[in-house]
Amino acid sequence: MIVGQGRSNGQFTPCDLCPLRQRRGLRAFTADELAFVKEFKTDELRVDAGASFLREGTRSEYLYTVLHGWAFRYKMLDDGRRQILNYALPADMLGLQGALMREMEHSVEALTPLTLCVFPRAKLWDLYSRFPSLAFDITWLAAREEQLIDEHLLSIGRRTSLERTAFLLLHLFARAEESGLVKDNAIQFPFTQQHLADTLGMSLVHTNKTLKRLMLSRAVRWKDRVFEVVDRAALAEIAGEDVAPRAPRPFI
Amino acid sequence: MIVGQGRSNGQFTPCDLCPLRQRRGLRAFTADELAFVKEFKTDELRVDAGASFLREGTRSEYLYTVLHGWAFRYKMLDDGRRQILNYALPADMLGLQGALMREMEHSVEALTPLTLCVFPRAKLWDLYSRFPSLAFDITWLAAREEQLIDEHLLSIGRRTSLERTAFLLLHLFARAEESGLVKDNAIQFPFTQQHLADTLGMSLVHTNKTLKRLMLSRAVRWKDRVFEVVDRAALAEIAGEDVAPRAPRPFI
DNA sequence: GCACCCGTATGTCATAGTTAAATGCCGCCC
DNA sequence: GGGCGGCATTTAACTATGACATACGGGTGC
Repeated sequence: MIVGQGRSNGQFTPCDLCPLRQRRGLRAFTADELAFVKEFKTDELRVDAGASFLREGTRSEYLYTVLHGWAFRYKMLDDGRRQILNYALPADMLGLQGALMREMEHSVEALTPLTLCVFPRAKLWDLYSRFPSLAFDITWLAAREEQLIDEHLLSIGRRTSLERTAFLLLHLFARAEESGLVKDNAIQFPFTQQHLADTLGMSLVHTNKTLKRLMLSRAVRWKDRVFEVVDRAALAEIAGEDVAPRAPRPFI
Repeated sequence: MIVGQGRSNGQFTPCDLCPLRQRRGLRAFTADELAFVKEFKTDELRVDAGASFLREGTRSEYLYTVLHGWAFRYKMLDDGRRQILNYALPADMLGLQGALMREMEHSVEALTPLTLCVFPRAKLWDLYSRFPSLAFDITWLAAREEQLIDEHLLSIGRRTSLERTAFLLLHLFARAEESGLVKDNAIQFPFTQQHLADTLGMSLVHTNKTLKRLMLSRAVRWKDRVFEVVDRAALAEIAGEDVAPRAPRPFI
């Protein structure tokens, strides 16, 4: 395996025993589709937290689905300025751009220890030829990612720092909830304030101050690394809108 | 036709006589693909400048390709704050998110008088089943749009206002060049400073001042509504990077 | 136990960016 | 041709945010 600093983890989750299968909200496969996806997946990769396993400017031979853990997509400027584009949670797909195009135009880093299902781009044509439903799902996933980035761009471009901070936390909370990572309205988020800053397009210091203001609102509590949504309506009010429940979605 | 304020324009460009076909850089169709696309296109729509023919929150029954003119995708906040997400030029696809999902999550407005090829979402499954190459192209177009938005988010999040203004103008200029809209390094862009401001995530006034600073750099000239790139290398220097030539791309 | 490192927090000052208001230009109508 | 209205562009005053410097707390390794 030649993918960044990741390595095969010697454990392989068969697709029919995939824990993601049990999740409500994810489209079920037909038997034929499942059989194909089992064949499509050639490996399982474990990546250390902090490792960038997809690099801007490189060619990606694989498509990935997150099985466990969190990752984030990011772009750098020459002088080290970084913009985090989006986070990937279990069931999210990574590397599609690189699989379709000449080279990756963003990088992907593991935020936590990460387990990825590995799909070779060389088999993508097979998938498109034999399973239009899966091809449709891949397009759907790309369109969804675009929607998330559109929303994010609206935040960075037009919301105040407090609004956008509230919105991002609400959004990530909702997605973690969907992934079954939330208990009693609380979660230990794996990202630092610097990650938040780089996602919000703000400086670290200003992010810290904005978080403090948010905490003073009593909508959230963030103590001992545990983030708790105390009053979701109040948080949504600050954000300017709530995050709508997502319709059932595909994954591969 | 029930699409916003647009209307059928009584003129119909057959796909085999499509002017976009003559453009270098766009993938050619096989005879079979062309025959299918002729059938896929059911109408041609002309939209007045300023009309929003796709609205956030509505369901979109169609997919569109821009034949003539410029449009832009945008999202609004409740209080009227607007973020322009991206511009669409000839050969660009619009409405894919709405065609795939329950409803549109952004709106699309014609910047100039616009001519659109109309493709019904109801036939999308047919396309995916019979023409995996076209299905692949649609996914490619979605991924490309995502790339453009990623780049844009990097700009808004991390570049200074001067850098991001330079970058956006360079980017739009390069795309207009690809569309054959540029002559002698000059073009009459159809957008106002307010459009630029809403794209850059800046206020109108700050945009104006930033443009003035850019004009002082002598990299560009903008007089009598004609935008001219005088020194492309200097403009790219201010932007922080040049816009790479695009690989051949599909369109439908 | 101590030192170091990383993440979080705070105060001060500077400046990039916004708001409010003014000016310029163009098109339309009388 | 002149006046008016609307839109685009510009200027001056004010504020949200960035940058710098520093402090504090907790965890890890020696």
